[in-house]
Amino acid sequence: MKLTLPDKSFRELPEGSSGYDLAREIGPGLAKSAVAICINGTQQDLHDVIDGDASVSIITIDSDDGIEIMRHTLTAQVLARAIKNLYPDSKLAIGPTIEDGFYYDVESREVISSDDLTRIEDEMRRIIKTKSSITKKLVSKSEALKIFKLKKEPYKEIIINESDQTDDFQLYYQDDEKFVDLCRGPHLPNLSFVGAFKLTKVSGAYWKGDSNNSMLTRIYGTAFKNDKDLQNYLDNLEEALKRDHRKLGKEMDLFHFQDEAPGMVFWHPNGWTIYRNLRNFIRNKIQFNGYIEVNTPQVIDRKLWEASGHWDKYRENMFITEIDEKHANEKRVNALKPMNCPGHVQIYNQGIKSYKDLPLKYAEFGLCHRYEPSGTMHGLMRVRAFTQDDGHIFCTDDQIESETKLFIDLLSDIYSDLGFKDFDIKLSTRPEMRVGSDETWDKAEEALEAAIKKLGYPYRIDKGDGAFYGPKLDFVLTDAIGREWQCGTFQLDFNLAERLDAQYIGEDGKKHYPVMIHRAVLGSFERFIGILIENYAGKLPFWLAPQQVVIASIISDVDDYSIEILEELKKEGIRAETDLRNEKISYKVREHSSKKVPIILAIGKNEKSNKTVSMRKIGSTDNNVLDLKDAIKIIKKENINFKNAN
RNA sequence: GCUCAUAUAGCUCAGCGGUAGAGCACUUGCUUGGUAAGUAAGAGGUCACCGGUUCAAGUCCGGUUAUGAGCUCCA
Repeated sequence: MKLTLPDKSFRELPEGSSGYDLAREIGPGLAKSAVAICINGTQQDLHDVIDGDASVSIITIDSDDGIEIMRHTLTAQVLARAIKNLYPDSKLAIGPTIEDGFYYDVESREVISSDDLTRIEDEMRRIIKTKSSITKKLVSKSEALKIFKLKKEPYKEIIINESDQTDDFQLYYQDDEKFVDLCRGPHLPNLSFVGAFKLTKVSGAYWKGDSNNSMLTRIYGTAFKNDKDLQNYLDNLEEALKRDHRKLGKEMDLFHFQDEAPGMVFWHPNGWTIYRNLRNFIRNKIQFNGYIEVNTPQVIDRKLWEASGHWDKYRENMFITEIDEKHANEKRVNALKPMNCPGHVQIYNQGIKSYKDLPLKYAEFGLCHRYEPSGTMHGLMRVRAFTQDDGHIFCTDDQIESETKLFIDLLSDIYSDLGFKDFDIKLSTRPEMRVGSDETWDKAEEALEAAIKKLGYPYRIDKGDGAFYGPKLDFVLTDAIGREWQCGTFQLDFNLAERLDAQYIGEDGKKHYPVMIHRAVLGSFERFIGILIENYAGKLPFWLAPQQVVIASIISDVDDYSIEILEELKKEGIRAETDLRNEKISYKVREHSSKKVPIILAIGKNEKSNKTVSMRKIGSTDNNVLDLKDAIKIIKKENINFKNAN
C-alpha cells in the first residue's frame, strides 16, 4: 500500500503494516518516540493496522498531539486504575483531557479530598513503573455491556447504551488485564512514555454536567513531557495568582467585602478613585456619542416588573423588599432593580414621542442588584450589586444597522483606550425562557444578524444564550495573559416597548412601537475594574491610578522642597502625596512600588539645591534626574488620556 | 444551588484537648540614611457565629454564615 507523508513524499509498505512499522521504516529515532498515528486526519493507535492507501503522519511524544495523548492515557489508564486500586468501590465515569491537563470523574462513597492526592499520585507512579504496554480489544455492544456489568461500572454501561455505535467498542488493557477502560483512544503504546505529572485539585462535578444529576468527584491533574515543562506550567499558575485582583485589591487598599453584604463591594478611597475616573471617561465618551444620561429609582413596585416580564422570567435573581414596620400602611411589594430598562421606558413614556426624536439614547450608571447563587460570587468579577455603563437606544427598524455600527465603533474606541486591542463577537439567539412570539424573535434575530453581517465583523453564534427579551451580540475581550472576558453587550428587543406601551408617532401619523436596544460597553464597572487590575497586574495606566505620584524625601532637610513640588503637582490636577516619614529611601521605594504608584520622585540634598527631582517609574529601576519643570511636563503628558477623556 | 476545603492579631500564617504564637504592619525611642525591608522596645486576639462532647475546647463533633477551588448558572 502507498502511504503519503506530511512532506508529500510516499512510502510503500506491505499490507497489514501498522503505524509502528512505518515509523521503523522511516528511522529508529522516530520509532522510539512514536506514540500514535494520524490516518487521513483521524488519530489512531500506533499498532493499528493501516487500512490501505492513506495519507498519514506519525505522532511523537514530543508533539502537542503526543502530549495530549499522554495526558489521556494518564487519566484513563493510570489515574483511573489508581483510583480503583485505592477505592475499589468507586465507579468510573469519564476521564477526558482539557487544556493543559486532564480530569477523571468518579463516584465514590468515601470522600476523596485534596489530602489524598499524594497517595493517589504515589499509586500512579507505582503503576507507571510497571511500564505496561497498552493493548486494545474491539468488542460488540453486547459484549462491552457484559464486561462492564461484571465490573460493576454503571456509568460505562450508560455510555455504551447511549452510543449509536453498534460494534467496535474499544477496550484498553494493560499487561496483567486486571484493569480495563472503555475509550475512544488512542493511547500510548506503553506507560514508559509518561512524563512529569501532578494531580492539582479535587472538586465536585455533575454527571453529564447537569445539575439534576448526581454529583461526582472530579480529580484534576496536569502532565508535561518533562519536569522542566511541568515546573514552568506551575510557575505560570503562580504568576496568575500574583495578579489576582482580590489579592492586589487588598495590597493596594482598593476595596473589601464582608459577611453582612455578600457579593457587594465596600469601595475604599483608592478603589473609588479608579471607579470615578473610569466613570468620567465613559461619561465623556457616551456624551460625545449622542447619549443623554438619566437616573431611575432603585426600588420599584412589583407591578412594573410584572408588566416588563421580569417578575415572571427573572424573579429568581431579584431582591424583593417589603416594608416590615407595623405603622406602615403601605403594603406594597417592591423589587430592587436588576436592570435599568423598565425605568428608562418610564422616562421615554413621559410626553409624546415622534419619529423625529429617534434614535433616542438614554444612558444610566445604574446600580443594579441581582441575587446570584451563593457559589457563583467571585471578588469583583461576579457580584450581587453592580453598576452597569448601561444605555437604551429607542429606534426604528431602519436604524438598527447604523446603531449597531455606531455601537461597535464606540466599543472599539473605548477598549482600545483601555489597552485591549482585540475582541470577539458572539451572536446569541433565543433562549428557552423568553417573552414574545416566535415571529417577533425571527424578526429580531434576522435584523441583528443582517446588521452584523453587513458590517463585515466576524462573529460566532451561541445558540439559546440570548436575553429573555431578545437576541444579543456579546463582546469578548482577551486580557494580557490570554484569558477571555465577556464585557460589552448589544441586545435587540422587540418586546419591552410593547409590554410597557412605549410608542412614537411615525411619518404616517400612526402610533408605532420603537425597537429597544439594551447596550453596555464595560458591562459592569466592578467587573471591569477587576479585569483591569489583573490585566495590568495592578500597574494601572497613569490616568487611572489612584495615587499617581509620591514625593519621597531622603532627608528631613528637604521637606519644604518636597511640599513645594506637591503643590505644583496638585495645581496640575495630579493625584500626588508626599512621604516625609523618618524612613530610608529604599524603604519608601519598596512600599510605594508594592502599592503600584506609577511615579516616585526621590528628593535629597542635590535635588533641592538644583531644583531637580529623581524620577523612578513603576516597573523600572532607572532613576532620571530632571529639572522640576521638565518633570512636571512629563507627568502632565502621562495624564493626557485622562485629559482627553474630559 | 451542589461537592470538597477553609475561617486564629490590620496582613500572611503557625499552633490541633491543659491559661494564645511568629514575621510584616502599628506606636515610641535611637537613627537623617541616595532608589525594593536601619535598629530596639511596646501595644495589639470573645481563636467567624450558635450548640454539643469533656474535669478542661482555636484544638473533637453538629449546625449557621462567609470565603476558596470546581460544577451548574451568568441578564
